[in-house]
Amino acid sequence: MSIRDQIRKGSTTLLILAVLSEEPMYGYQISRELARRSGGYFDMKEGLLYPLLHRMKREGLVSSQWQTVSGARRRKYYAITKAGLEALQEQAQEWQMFMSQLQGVLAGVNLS
Amino acid sequence: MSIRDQIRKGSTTLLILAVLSEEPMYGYQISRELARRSGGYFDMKEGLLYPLLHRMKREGLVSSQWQTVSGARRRKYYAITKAGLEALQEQAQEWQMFMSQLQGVLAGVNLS
DNA sequence: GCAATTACCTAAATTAGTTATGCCTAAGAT
DNA sequence: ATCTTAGGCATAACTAATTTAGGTAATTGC
Repeated sequence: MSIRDQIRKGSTTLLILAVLSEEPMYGYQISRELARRSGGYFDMKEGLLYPLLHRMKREGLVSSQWQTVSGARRRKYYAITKAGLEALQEQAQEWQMFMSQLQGVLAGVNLS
Repeated sequence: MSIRDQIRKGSTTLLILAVLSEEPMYGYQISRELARRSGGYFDMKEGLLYPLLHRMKREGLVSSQWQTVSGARRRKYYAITKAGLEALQEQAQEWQMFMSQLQGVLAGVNLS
């Protein structure tokens, strides 16, 4: 696994909650939106995205609702819940804390 | 696993390289130093630290050397190598990139 | 019609990290 | 003297996130 992949670990729930906090989206849309906003940096694999959305629903962070578009095609829209918004705030804060601690340790390093 | 633990994943190699870039240290010292610098935020478990140091040595990022102190007591000192310094720079840059992308996605979020 | 894209899903393998344990030495307290 | 605490290294077993690699099916554009 690349360093890049390794670093991204643990940020997935936060990222999903972040985009859903603006508007409900379906799975495929979420992955596209994250890629778009990060210039392709975040490309969440489906094998991670869908199971995670299911878990988040079980945990009450999101709700879901099937919607039919153009004929027989279906999309499952996910919306953030109140608990999800709280989790978003909590996780965003945790990330801020982590990043500041990391900067602290790196501060002494000479990156010439 | 807590969110906090989850977030820290992937930062371990960078943290070790960071402290070793200043001076050679032995395992126990590394974990203490990281905890000290982060006010206890980073507490690297031995079950992670030692195997990781071994792997980093295999990969040529660090070198090691036994040293005897006061009688029969031994410490294994690790020193960063040239390749380790390069990896440190690369990983630090990756982290900067990641953090800026994350901030980018979070930027639109209303964290009231 | 057919290829590319959209859209959902899951099982198996990989890998980082935790937990638990073991072995040994040094120093200080009872 | 012996007990405890801290220092110091190490590994085995487990947990959980993520990737890899598949599968199904509908829509759009050529």
